[in-house]
Amino acid sequence: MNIVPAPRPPGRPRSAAVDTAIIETVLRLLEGGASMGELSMERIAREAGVGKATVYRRWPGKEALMLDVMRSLDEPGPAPAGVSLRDDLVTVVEFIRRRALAKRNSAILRAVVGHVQDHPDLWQEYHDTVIQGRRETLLTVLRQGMERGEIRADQDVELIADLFVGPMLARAVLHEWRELPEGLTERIVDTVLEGVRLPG
Amino acid sequence: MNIVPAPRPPGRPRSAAVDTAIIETVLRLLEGGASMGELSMERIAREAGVGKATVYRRWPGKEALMLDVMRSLDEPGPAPAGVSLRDDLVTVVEFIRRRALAKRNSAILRAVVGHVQDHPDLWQEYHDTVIQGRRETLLTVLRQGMERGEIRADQDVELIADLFVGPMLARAVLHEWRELPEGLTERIVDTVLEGVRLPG
DNA sequence: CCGTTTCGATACGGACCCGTCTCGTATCGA
DNA sequence: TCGATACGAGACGGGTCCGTATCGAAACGG
Repeated sequence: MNIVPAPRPPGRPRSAAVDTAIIETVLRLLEGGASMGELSMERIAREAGVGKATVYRRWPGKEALMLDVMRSLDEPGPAPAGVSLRDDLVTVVEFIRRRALAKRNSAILRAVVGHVQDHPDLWQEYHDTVIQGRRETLLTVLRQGMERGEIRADQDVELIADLFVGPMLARAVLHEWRELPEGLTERIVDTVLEGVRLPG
Repeated sequence: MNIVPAPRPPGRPRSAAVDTAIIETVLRLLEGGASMGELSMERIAREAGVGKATVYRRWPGKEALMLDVMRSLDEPGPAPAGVSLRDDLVTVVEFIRRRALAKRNSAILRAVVGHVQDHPDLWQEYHDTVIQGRRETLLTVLRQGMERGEIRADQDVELIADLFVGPMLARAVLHEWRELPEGLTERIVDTVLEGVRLPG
């Protein structure tokens, strides 16, 4: 099996604190309203109180650094209890609301969305790291509901998923100044479940 | 009343063709995947085949130029027939779908969304020019439906509006690679109207 | 024809950034 | 103690961009 015992290389080891300091600085700058294009490696190093070479020693360029910034956002998603469909949906959508409320996350979402075109793999990483897992959870919840006959199965599950997350995302991305008040999640979930039409 | 007969100023008049050529160039570049931060006045002038001074003679800076680019997108919104609530909703949402399909519009939406933080008035202009009118139309349709007792009035009309536009926007902005197929509008409208829950 | 302004082109100084490299110092294993 | 590497700081050449200024040519009114 050629097990390599991970021989510590000679010399002074790299400081893990520096890694996190750099990534944290990028997050702070994005949070403060900077767009990705405005972040220069030079400025990142300066604001992190770090030599430029120290940054380039770790990442070959801005794109690679940003990928690690994305990865640092990974966070365990919610685990729906699986008891009530309605409660599971609330759990998932409420998670989105809380994430969007964190300035950090929505700032980065906007930063990434604004650069989808130029850096496709950046979006891919964000998608895989931040979005995909949650969406899978939601799809699972919906499929369970379909199998139990609690929700209609005559529509694409992806479409139904968008019905639940779309409103919250639209508010977060498009009307970011608008509030995402407590209780919004429940209102969205219940209204989508019950429908808007009156049985008149 | 001191009516000034708009005396033509002396000298060579400005070419209107140059105005549109510059704005069109910006749109073309955005459409081609450039983000706002990557558009330099220098590059815009170069690609438009125009002297830099010619650009600065018209706009004091990039922000002002972008504002006029936004304004050039103004387009009469749909006029719902007012006969059927369902058809009116389809009209409004379908208009969003068609706009999002036009690469030009969604590229600019992303470009603007990505720079909300740094240029708030840019977003304001986009909001007023492109979004506001359509949303008013939608809110009017919904209020009509409420008065007629066709849809529930126990929820905020703004929330209900987001239920209809959110899914389409989420697809356009977040999953821009995903298709917005013909018929998607009707499926969204009908499903939101009827609800997702089965009357089991 | 003449004064005025716009046109494309381009030069200018100043600013920032890129990625590499070199300092002197610090921190590790041997 | 010694070799190796990382550290902050910053110099370096080469690039782009900013906003202004200056060309000669062109397009207008008088």
